[in-house]
Amino acid sequence: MQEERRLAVLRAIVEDYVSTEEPVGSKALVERHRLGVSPATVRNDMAVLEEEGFITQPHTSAGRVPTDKGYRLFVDRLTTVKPMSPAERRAIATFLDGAVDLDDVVGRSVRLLSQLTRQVAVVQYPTLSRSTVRHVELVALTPSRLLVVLILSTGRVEQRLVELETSLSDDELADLRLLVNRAATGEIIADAAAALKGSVPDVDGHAIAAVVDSLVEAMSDHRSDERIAVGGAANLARYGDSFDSAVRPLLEALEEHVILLKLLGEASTGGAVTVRIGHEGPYQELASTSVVATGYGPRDEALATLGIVGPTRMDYPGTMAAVRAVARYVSRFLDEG
Amino acid sequence: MQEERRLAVLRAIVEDYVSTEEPVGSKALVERHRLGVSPATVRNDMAVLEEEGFITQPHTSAGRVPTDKGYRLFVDRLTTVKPMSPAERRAIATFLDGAVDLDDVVGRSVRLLSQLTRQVAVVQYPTLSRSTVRHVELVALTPSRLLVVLILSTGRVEQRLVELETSLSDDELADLRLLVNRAATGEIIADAAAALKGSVPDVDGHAIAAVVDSLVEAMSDHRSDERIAVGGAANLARYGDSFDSAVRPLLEALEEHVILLKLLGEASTGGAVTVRIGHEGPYQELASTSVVATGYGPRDEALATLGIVGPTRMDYPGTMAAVRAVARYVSRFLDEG
DNA sequence: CTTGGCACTCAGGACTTTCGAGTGCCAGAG
DNA sequence: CTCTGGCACTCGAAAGTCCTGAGTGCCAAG
Repeated sequence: MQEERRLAVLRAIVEDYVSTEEPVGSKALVERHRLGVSPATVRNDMAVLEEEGFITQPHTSAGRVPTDKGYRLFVDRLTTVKPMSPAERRAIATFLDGAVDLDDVVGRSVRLLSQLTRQVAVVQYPTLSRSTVRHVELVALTPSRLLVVLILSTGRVEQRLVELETSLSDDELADLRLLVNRAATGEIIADAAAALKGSVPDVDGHAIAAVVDSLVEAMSDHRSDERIAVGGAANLARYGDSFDSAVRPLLEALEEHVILLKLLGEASTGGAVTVRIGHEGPYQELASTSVVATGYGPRDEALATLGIVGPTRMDYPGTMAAVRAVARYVSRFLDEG
Repeated sequence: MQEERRLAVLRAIVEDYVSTEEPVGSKALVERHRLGVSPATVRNDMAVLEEEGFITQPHTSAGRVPTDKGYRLFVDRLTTVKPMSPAERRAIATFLDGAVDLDDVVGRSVRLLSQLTRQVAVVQYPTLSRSTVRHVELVALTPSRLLVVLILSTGRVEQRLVELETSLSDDELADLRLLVNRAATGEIIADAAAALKGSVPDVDGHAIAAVVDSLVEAMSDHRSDERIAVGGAANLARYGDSFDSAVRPLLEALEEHVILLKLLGEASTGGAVTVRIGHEGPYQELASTSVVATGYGPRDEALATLGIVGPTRMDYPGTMAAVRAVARYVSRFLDEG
């Protein structure tokens, strides 16, 4: 039961520290949270919590600050997800409602998320790998130049230009178009790529091979998988202190989309919101930042990931709620499109 | 002739201030630049320069710092564009050589530019307005859903989804495809839009009107005009001092692409590199930042603009040279594509 | 287990002092 | 008229000093 109070103390410390941005002492704590005990008692609890590594003091004679481990406990056990207010729900809905295409959805999501959380928002474009082929179109720009257009179920359109060694007649082109569509349409792109490769031997001619190659390349091209939208970088300005140590590496990471993808990728399990805190994970430079992310996609398939990056000292319950809410709305939106 | 020396002094002040980041005094000046006169003389010159508003002292008993007006004079009259080193030229060429499509060119340019200048680079995607229509493709996804694909001379591909009230047969579709291509192909998009509208009355049917509308919309849609790539934001971390006053508004501006476009837009005249210094222009928030930009495009048509944004205290000759060089290489690259 | 009391610690703010780079001005030399 | 050396003066930045108060740990008593 003292155990229980100790956790209450930890929760209070996290909450106060997040809102005041200053180390919190025993006296201030009992004043702001009706804990029903005296400062001295709280001090004893604090000593234990410090012993166990959940909090620490910046220096003797200062208040306590949560450690990464403390935040972790807080997130795992002391957090009740606070529901979004009706106003916020409406804001999310109307914000996304006007979206006209996939790019627009992603763009709006990233802005929405950064405004709701006042953090840097990151939204991964829906991944190709799980999406299916809706249609393949071949357009002869000149007799020897072919534009290959790949239209996917997510609404994404990939195009490739193919230079042919031999030219194709309109009839041949129509045949080819029919062939590739028959092989690929409706398939998940991985399967479609395999099916296309399998159908090549049936027909001869370099032209066809070139077209198939470019299609397969477009399907497996990871560049499109890696597309990411970032927004709300201006929120970094609120960091104020600890500038070089925190903001610089973060700015660099934001441009290195590969790193961002890895950060988000850790989170893609299940429908739950994942939180990476501080030093957790391989990037020491980002030791003072946390990532809150979750997967999203139509029919709850996690096609992609979205989330935010911010200082370890952040409002986890609120942020997690916002991330989850946005992911749900975007998923629902993708369901309809 | 003293006039001449005074300008030499101004140049020396600018150069020293840019490299040392500290107010420069008379003594340090004569030591670092063989001016052939004594500190006292330089002091007299400085007094005059200050009188005329080219330099200022942060406080009594400190060295001098160039004003915006001083930088302006420096850029306009005291700068000899220093040519890029062969190594740099090679770096630019190889950096751009691997580009596979338009997006890639823009992405590489923005990275290249930010690395060369160590500033925040901004590259506008080639504008639609001057480009011509290469091909229009109509793809029937279902009998009543049509994908309209617009392929432009710049390599950009715009697509729109059109819901038809009535369904079209394959023959009708082929006719329509022929019709719109005949009207639009090869035209500048503004003309193409007009031509399309003109050809509508000839044919009846809501379907056709819908297709034409979506094409015209795609052509005149400014969203595509406004596309911009930003890179090198991590260089903002070098600002160090004057953080809230300078970096925050800049970060905000970087997300507000509209503002960026206006900033770049001022610069789009002719083939020369344009420089906007500090307070010049309407944005007071960006009073301590400068913009160095120039137009680029195939055959020296300025289809779009690229440049950098940085502190007023920057190496203007070097930056201008880099911007010009990148613009040239990108232009040449677009010529070939 | 909790609480009030108490001595102790120490970062941060306010204040003072010192130091030196840089200035303006003047009188004299070219 | 221009340049130069000399000189007194100014004032911000850095370093040193002092002081305050929030916060602590410990202890003895309830």
